[in-house]
Amino acid sequence: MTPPSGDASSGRGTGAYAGPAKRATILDVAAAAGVSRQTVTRAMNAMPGIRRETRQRVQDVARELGYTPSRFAKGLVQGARTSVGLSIPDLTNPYYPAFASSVVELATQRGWHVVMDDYGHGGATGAESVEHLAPQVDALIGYLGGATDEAQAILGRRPLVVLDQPAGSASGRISFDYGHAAQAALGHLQARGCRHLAYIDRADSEAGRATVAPGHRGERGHASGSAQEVVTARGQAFARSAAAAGVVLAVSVSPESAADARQVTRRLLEEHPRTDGIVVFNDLMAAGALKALAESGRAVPADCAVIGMDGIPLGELLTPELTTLALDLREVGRAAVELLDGLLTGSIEPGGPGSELVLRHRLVLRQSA
Amino acid sequence: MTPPSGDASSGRGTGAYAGPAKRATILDVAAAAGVSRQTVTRAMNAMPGIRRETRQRVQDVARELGYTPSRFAKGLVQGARTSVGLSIPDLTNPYYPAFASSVVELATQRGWHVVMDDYGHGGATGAESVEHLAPQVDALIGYLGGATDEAQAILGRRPLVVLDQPAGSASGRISFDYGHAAQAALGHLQARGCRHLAYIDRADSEAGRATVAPGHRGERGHASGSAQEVVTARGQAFARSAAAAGVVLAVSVSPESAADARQVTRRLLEEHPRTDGIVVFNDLMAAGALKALAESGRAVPADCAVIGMDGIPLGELLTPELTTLALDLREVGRAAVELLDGLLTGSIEPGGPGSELVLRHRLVLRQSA
DNA sequence: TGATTTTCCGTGAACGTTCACGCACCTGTC
DNA sequence: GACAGGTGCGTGAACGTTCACGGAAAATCA
Repeated sequence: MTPPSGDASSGRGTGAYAGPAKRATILDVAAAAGVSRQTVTRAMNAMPGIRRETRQRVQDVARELGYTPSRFAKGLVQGARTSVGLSIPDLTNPYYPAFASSVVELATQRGWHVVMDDYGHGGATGAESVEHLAPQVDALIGYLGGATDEAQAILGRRPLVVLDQPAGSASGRISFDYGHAAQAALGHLQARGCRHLAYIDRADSEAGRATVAPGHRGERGHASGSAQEVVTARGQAFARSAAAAGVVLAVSVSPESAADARQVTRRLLEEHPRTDGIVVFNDLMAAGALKALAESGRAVPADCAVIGMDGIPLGELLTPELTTLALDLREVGRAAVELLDGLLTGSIEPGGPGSELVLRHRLVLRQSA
Repeated sequence: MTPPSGDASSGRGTGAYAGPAKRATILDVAAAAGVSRQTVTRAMNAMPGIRRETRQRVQDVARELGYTPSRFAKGLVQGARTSVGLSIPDLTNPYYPAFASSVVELATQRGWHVVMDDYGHGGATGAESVEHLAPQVDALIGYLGGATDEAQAILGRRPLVVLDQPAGSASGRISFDYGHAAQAALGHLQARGCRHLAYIDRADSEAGRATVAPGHRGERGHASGSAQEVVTARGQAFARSAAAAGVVLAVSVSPESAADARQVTRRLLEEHPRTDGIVVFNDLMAAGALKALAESGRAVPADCAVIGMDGIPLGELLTPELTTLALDLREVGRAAVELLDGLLTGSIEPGGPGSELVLRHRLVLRQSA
């Protein structure tokens, strides 16, 4: 009968937080209410077999003591509510929030909890993120940037769904058909009459690095950035697709930000002044490219057409509005959650049929091309 | 000595997820390795007092059996690692990701876990979000849209930090000095020579509704939207500030999206063709306003200046680049986490001094005003 | 050799909750 | 007045892990 924290009169009536005093347990409540554990359980969980007034009294005492059932004890005895980790490199990049939002929504619908990590800002890697999340979750969805195998090793038998990664040991995988995307974009530009094409790739980051087979560097064009080769899966697809179509493609490389892409585009236009069609790694970088084009006095799309990639909402707000290879990001989230659901329920075999999904970009024509 | 799942030879070598079979416990591992519980614990947690080869053998067996320590049992005996809930109405709105990213980063630095909920898309309310998160977390940070008291009641004594909400029973609160923001924006427009000002408010949502004292509807100007009154705290501040400065302010109301704001701005310009300075509820809506101004053939800022609010990265990518009342969203996240930290450690008293923080917007001059 | 430390490992207890029972009491029914 | 069937509540056991011990064997030292 010893309330664990200060006396009740010190509170401010409503249940304001009373500091990190020792937590009240179900036994404290039981003692204070003059009942047993089980009755407290019945009162707190809306179970039958308890008199109305007893329930009320117990609830009052519980509130008074600031009692909150231990999620650990509860989980231990009841079996886990599934909680999934969501590992994302940078929420600040507008690509990810739409995806994350979709995952959270659909996970919540299934009664799951989502433990989120945004690992890019602290300079951490995907593997470190998984390491941080692993002890807390039953499964994981993530853009891990090349750490697939390490991540699956950390998770052991727990399902892992990776996005935009080459094949690996992950239980499930969602990837994108960049060949299709490249053909659609380059084809559209050619049909428009563009003859001097360029592609601006994202600079080396962990993501996609594993896709570059050693010794095979892609058919690269002219690197105007810092003379780096094409490193991303997207870049490779564009290089291949251009080569197959007999098109010359100037390739530049930029870190992932609009400001960087702006600079790189500026240099690209100096070195290749006749460029009349540009595809950019993603919409954010495309926004930077548009800026550079405007600065150089070029009209878009009249002098130079621009196609972005991913289809984030930002594109519609730019001037001119951005033509883009759009991905329905909510759909990507849905695919990831449903795949994970299948893996959790056992209806999909890890690494087996149905555990790999390939999604396609859709060319959305707006003003810029 | 009975492995809980299928025989080991059925696995594919590397630890691929083997389906939702009954989980292996520490005892299974101990039996299979021929040691005791405690030795398994020592092996798994890098504790001293175990022979190198024993550790290795136990770890191998653990991997073989797909053993993952129960976070519930662990949490129960070790005392909780704190996990905080993060409740956000809409990750799709570019305002929130930057904030969320900052919260996740700083929480992770402290060894906390972040359980995220994005409650807007399912049509849920802030209170429902808290209800969903509550059993899983030790504290909560959130943009709850008016459900402050209900949320604190659900959480009991656990700390709650609410953002952009009027005073309530929350343990901690972070709010914004909209009076200051309004003066800065209107002052700047006046100094620029703008004489016919307008403010585009966000339409009624739960957020901020509680700030409208019954009977006091703010000195509203001309509502060109659907004749609604000013409902947000921001709107009230602008109305008050305009009245104090003797400025006429046309007020329109729009749902929160760039497309909606575009339509509303179009109507505003029809009804008030001489408008030469507009402040918009947030940057996203301001992007829509810019679109409408361009459509109407007006030059920005020459014919009409525009000021947005919040300072999301989008603003820099628009044409013209958006002048805005910027908030450092990472700073907001930092404030929230530090406040929560203080509440958790007890160095800040809930509702006491230091539990309420007021942040100010800073006028960032770019091209649009 | 015997005493002392060190290394390695095992056993009881505890964390806080729910589940499966079982017991006591009340309300009818024949 | 005994029996059946509820209603309301309490007690042992179990969930899976770590902590605090304690003990045996091995290593070290006098």
